[in-house]
Formats: sequence, structure tokens, C-alpha cells
Amino acid sequence: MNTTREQILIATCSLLEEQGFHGTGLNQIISTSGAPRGSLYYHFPEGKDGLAAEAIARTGELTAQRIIDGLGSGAPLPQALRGFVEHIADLVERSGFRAGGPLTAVAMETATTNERLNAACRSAFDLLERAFAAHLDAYGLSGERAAELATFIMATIEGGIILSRTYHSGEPLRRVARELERLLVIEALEQ
Amino acid sequence: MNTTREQILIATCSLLEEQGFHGTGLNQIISTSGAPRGSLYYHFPEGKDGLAAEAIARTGELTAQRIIDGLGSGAPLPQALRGFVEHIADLVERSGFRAGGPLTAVAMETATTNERLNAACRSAFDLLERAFAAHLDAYGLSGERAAELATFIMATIEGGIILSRTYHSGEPLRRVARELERLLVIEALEQ
DNA sequence: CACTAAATAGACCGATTGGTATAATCGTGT
DNA sequence: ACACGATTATACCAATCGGTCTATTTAGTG
Repeated sequence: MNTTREQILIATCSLLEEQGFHGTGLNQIISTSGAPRGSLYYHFPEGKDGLAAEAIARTGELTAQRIIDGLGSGAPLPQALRGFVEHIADLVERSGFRAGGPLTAVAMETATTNERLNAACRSAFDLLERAFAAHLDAYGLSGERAAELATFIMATIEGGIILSRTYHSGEPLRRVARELERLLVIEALEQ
Repeated sequence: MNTTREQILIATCSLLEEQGFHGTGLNQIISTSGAPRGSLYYHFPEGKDGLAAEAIARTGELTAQRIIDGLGSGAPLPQALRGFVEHIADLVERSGFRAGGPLTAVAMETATTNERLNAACRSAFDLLERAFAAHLDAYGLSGERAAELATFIMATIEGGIILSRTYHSGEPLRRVARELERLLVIEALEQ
């Protein structure tokens, strides 16, 4: 049910990820999704902004779930986190450096120029941050320390994705993966 | 001399920083710089791409110099790095979250869609990375370890800027600043 | 002062943008 | 079979996009 709407949303998510908000035109969304223009405005009467905001929200939920799943494999957190980031490196590489950091470009473009999308990005980042924090909490860190480290981990991964996509190489992300493992091991020792 | 060309370049740098490549129109560059359309194409006959590429290159050089200066204040590297990142947090805040991460948005938008700008971003990141690596080298780390950590540090700062601009708060960057200080202190102990 | 190249000024272009309007079609309950 | 709302399909719109063109002004040199 609602496959047209779904196709539009999926196409928008991946186009925003690759090209950002302003780099993605409605015509491109239409041709990628296969849906006609009329359907787009029927399902998303608030136009490009509304569509993008919903795409960002969906991306946030999806990504948060991936974090929760990816870090809950049973392995100790340091190794799980390293594996998680290395898995992102694989995905970025296999996409031809088109995917990765599904929020980054939009977040930067719209931080001060589009309140609605800025709010959407903030909510999405909140979800990711809480997902990381929950695992850090379970790892034994205090709530405050978990929140602090969650922010840091998110920053490192975001940054790693930017560098990997720019350099067309998974190596920056893999460096991030190794450092994060080290960091968490040390964090546990200091407790 | 050449102040018109200079004005255009300066305006382009700051507009790209705030809005990214596709979000920045030539009309906006013209009105911000005060230069007429004809002058833009006289000084930058290769159009928007050429202008943006040069703006990115200049931003890279400028930012690399800031790293070299900022970390060479005489303080021990861990504290200097922390101060450097906290200084960025101040700048981001004082700009109303319009500035910071002058390459990020363009790098993400163009990683796979514009070879010329992708190359420009890569060169710019190279400059930054080498600036960090030089200081880490002087701090006593091996060349390989310095390069590895330089990548990681860049990633954390890039990520911190994204989060700070999105959240309209310097706090994420300040968390990054504290973690990086810790990291470098530990790194020295382990030597 | 005259000549010329550098630079500015802005009118103009086709293409594309996000968005609207309306007609045709589909799907379902009676 | 029919009606009716849900949905799709397209033609169309003003505004803006990046880019071109040429006329004019400015600055330097003989």
C-alpha cells in the first residue's frame, strides 16, 4: 500500500544523501522514483521542504536502528563499535562513495537557512546520539559520560564519512574505527 | 589591486561555507560581493565551477595556516589542540552558526558529482591533514602514527562542527576539544 | 591628448527550478 | 454497472538558474 509515496520517499532519501538538499531537484526525484509530478504534490502537499523533512526523519529512525542492531551483536562494545564503523566503510566503498552520512550534507546546508530542515536534522541526530549513549550506558559508563562520548563518537564517524567520500577511500573511516576501539578499551580501564 | 576579483572570491568562500555549492547562486555571489555579473565572468572565465574551485583552494590554504599557527603557540600539544578546537567553537557560535567547516558541505555535495570540486576539496583536506601531522610529528609521534592521528583529529573536528552548527550550540565542539586533549595525553604516556 | 587594453555594467538567453491546475484514470463499495 | 473519492498524469506557470554578449567606462602608456 502507498507504494508510490514510498518510492518517492526512498528516492529522496538516497538523493539527499548523495547530493544534499539544493543539489537535488524535484525533476530528479520524479525520474528516480518513477512517480509523476502530480503524485508528488498529492502525497507531499507541502512540497520539497515537507518531503525532505520527512525523508530526513525516516533516515534518522533507520540509522538509529542500525546503530542499535549493529552494536548489540553480543561482542564487547569496543570491538562491536570498530566492526560497526568498518561496516560503514564497506558500505561507502561499495556505493562508489555515493552513500554514507545521509544527514551531513543537508544538515550543513540548512543549519541557518531553513528552520524546518534544521529541526528535522537535529531530531535525527538526537536519535543517533541516544542510540550510541544507550550502548555506552550498558557498557558501564555513567549517564553523563555516556552522553559525552556518544557525541564524540558521532562526530568522529560523521567526519570519517566526509573524508572517505572525499578521498574515495575507506581508509579514513577505518582509521576512525581503530581509534574508537582503542578509546573505549581505555575508557573501561580507567573506570 | 584586483579588489573586485578579491571581493568575489571572499564572498564565494563564505557563501559556500554557509550554504554549500548548489545552495549558492551566482546572483547571490554578485549581490554579496557588490561586483557585477560581467566582472565575475571576466575574472573567472570558467564560471561557477572555476570560481568555486579557487575558493575551496584558498579556504584550504587559509585553514591550514590557522592550524599551523593555532597549534604552535608554545603550549604543549594536548592543551594547544584543545584550545584550538575551543576557539573554533567560539567562532561558530559568534557567527550565529553560519561559519565553520568551510569545506564540509561542498565536499559532501560534490564527492561523486563534480570531479573538479572533488579534487579541490581533496587537495584542501590534504593541506589540513599535513598541518596536523606536522605538529603531531613534532610532538614525538612516529610519521605513520602522526598521519593516522591527523586523519582522526580532522574527522572529529569536522564532525563536531556539523553537530554544533546543527544544534546551534558550541557544546559538541567543546566535547570534541576535551576528548582530543585526553587522547593526546594518553598517546604520549603510551610512547 | 590619443590610443588601447583592462575592467565594469547590465541587458539578455535558453534551460531548469519549485509549484499549480485540471483532466484522466483507478479502485472500491453498493 | 455505477458512482465517487483516491490517485495519477501532464500541461503549464513565474521565477531563477548559470552563462553569453556587447556597450561603456576606467586606467595606464606613448
